[in-house]
Amino acid sequence: MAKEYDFKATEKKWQDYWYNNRVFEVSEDTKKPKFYALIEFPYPSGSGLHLGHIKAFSSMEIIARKKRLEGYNVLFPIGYDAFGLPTENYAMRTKLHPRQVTDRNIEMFEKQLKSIGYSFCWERTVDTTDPDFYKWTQWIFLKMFEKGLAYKSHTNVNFCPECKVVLANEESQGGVCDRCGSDVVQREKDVWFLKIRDYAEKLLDGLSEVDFPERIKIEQQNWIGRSEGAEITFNVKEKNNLHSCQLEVYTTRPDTLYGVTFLVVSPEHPILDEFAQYIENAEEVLAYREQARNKKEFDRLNMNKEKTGVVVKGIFAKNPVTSAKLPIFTADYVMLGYGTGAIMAVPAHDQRDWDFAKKYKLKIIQVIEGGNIKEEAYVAKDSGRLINSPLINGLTVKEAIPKMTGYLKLRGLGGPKTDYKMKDWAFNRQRYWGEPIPIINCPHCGQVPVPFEELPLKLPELEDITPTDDASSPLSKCTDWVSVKCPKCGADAKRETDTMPQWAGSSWYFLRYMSPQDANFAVNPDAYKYWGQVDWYNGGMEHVTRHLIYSRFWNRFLYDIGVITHKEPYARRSAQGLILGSDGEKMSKSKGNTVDTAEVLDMYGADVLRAFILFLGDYEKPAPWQADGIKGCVRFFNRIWNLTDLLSDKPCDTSDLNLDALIKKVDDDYESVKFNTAIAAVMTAVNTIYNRGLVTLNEFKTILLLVYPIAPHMTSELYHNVFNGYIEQEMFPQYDELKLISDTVEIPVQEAGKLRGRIVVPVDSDEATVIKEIKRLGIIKNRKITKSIYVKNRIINLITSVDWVDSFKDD
RNA sequence: GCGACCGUGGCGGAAUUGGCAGACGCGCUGGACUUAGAAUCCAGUAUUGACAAGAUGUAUGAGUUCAAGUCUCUUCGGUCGCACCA
Repeated sequence: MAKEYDFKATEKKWQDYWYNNRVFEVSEDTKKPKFYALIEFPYPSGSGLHLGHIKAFSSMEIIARKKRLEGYNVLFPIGYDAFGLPTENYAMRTKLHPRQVTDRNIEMFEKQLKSIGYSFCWERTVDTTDPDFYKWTQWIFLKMFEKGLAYKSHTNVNFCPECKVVLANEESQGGVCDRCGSDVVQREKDVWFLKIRDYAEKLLDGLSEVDFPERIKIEQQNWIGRSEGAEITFNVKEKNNLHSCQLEVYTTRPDTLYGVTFLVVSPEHPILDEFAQYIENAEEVLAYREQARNKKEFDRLNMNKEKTGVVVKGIFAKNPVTSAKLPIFTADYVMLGYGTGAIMAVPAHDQRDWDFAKKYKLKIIQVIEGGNIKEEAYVAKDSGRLINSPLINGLTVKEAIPKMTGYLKLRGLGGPKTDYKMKDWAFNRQRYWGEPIPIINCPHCGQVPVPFEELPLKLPELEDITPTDDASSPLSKCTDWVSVKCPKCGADAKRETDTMPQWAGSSWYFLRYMSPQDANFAVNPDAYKYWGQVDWYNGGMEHVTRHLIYSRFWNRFLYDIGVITHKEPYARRSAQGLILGSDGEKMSKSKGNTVDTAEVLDMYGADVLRAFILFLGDYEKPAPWQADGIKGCVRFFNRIWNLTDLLSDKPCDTSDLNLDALIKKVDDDYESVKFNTAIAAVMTAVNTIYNRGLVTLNEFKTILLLVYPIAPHMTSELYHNVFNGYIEQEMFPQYDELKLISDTVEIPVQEAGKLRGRIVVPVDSDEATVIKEIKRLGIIKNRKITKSIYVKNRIINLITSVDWVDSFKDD
């Protein structure tokens, strides 16, 4: 009987061995193929590693360990996305410096990650809050500024009164703050933006050359939200012709231009200011604007709500094709941020316009055949026919759209226009713990970049880092730091006091891993030439519309300015599903359904924890935690541990276990993120061996190597005990294609689709042989086979009829 | 409202992509070894049936097919994303 497996001692022993001997540290080695496996680096929060981290990291851990056994030079780095609000808030509460908090948390994370046995390249660890790192974050920002992609603009922004920061669109979905859940309010502010919209088309195109799950591509496409339409120019006049100007509207349905009966502009629309002195009910209009501004975004977006609006008296618009006079409304169902902030309303064919027209008793003109516009708007399909539209009568919608757009363009009344839902990226926070934006505001020269040589522009030491109520950055309190001479003209100037948002560092960290210490380049060109693109990136679905888009954007920008040579940062991306509480709900402290990682680790060890998390179910789908189920993995590993008792050099019959098929199954499953079925396959093999009672040395070694990526501690120990070497110096098992097929095959016999029995025949047997065997075994009695469908080596299905002669013969 | 995904035993989940439904694991039942068992091993475990032949069975109802968990349509239920996007 083998000695008890002491997981605590064994795991400690191998972790010490790996980390002290730099087993996973790598350098560029052109003699070996490279493989870059990446996980989303963690935010080093005070609560430490949770099960989700372990699930997220374990997939790439398995791939990294496997690829090394396959002869790849594997870059599998780790780092910390350490700027951010939780650290800052905690620091304020405890009167510690965020630096101290961050360092302490990073230290804790490193210890915890090492206790799981991850094979990270520890010497390449990056920390986004390290000035040597954020020097290059600032450098990239300045490059964007240089190219006109970073600009400051005075606008209405989403503001969280609780966190006291401006939020990006991505962070205020549903009108609530992404982080604290408070209602977001609108505020006017000077805000830095990155022109991600300029990259909308490139970000869409890039999706076709990467291997991402379809759902991720779709989410990104929806987020970018490309729509093809037209911009149409309407003339707007004061009723006595005292003032006029042009108003652009955006529409995807220029074919319905004859059906326009009014225009609607968003309450913030500048045309209301343009005509301010002529608007007869200016007070009412301004009051409405004020009301819309103060409305919580959530209410404004709640579309069950009845539509409201105000007619703008004293001005009207002219339909460019009919010259009809159109009233102008302002209503909050039109958003300033999308299109032109103004629409042409076609109540006959748009439900929102229809609702509005009904409420305010406006004209409804049908221009496409069909539906019943007295009851509801008729949203026509491509094949609908135009009516009441002299220029395009009789055409289908599909034909009418380009014709109308072309007509408008010819007359200078508009033309085709592509629009995107994605807005420019609000790129600043009014908080301390972030990268300072390296810009100097000079009274003479305007915005002047901090010279490259002066980077990193370090965060100044600051006694009080609390944000101010007027929503300006705590850095503004640090007057020594703020006051500076303009690098251009030498005049007294002031530093930008806003910091970058948390997403900045993570937008390019994967490049820094390639040459983390390089003092001259964000990414060293030689290192980049070798490591290049990330081969496989695993992360969460929650980052698909933020981090994943932002980092693709930065990567593409760096490509455009010649810093790097791959358009896309990640060749392949996978996404783990959440681990839910045992009640099937999302884990949360308030629900009390969380699992203490340290406790599980202490009770069962790292190998079991890693294996069980992957065994829970489909890796890419959410799965509830099953506290009892972990025993299955404990037993499985104990059985592997005790296989040494069954080791034998005597020849034994191994025909019950097709080792080549097992290798192929596990290999394929690892590569396609199906860890649960890979583990199940090895479990089956181990069960088979136990039933047999003996295991060959070759089988034993193969099983160790197959399980090694998941359970490296135990398999290292077993390998060392039995083979006297280091398992990581072995090769991953290879399978022989020829041995995947045995000489005989079992074929199910169906009668009209119902299973009647099974026969064993030589591989590739023809139909006659199979039927002969079926008759020999008497599987089909008393019936005559009238038809048979035979799929070679798979199945045979017989259609039969009762045949008395046959039945007598059989008797 | 739009988009994507999903619904399989007591539970988590498998199913070579149209070809033996329920792999593997938990739990449960019985047995073995034990003073003992939360250890370990063996056997059984979808439902129904004389625990025999068989019949039924993948949310629902229809359809395609020699053959449907898998494809098409219907209804119901759930998860996620976007959302007055013009």
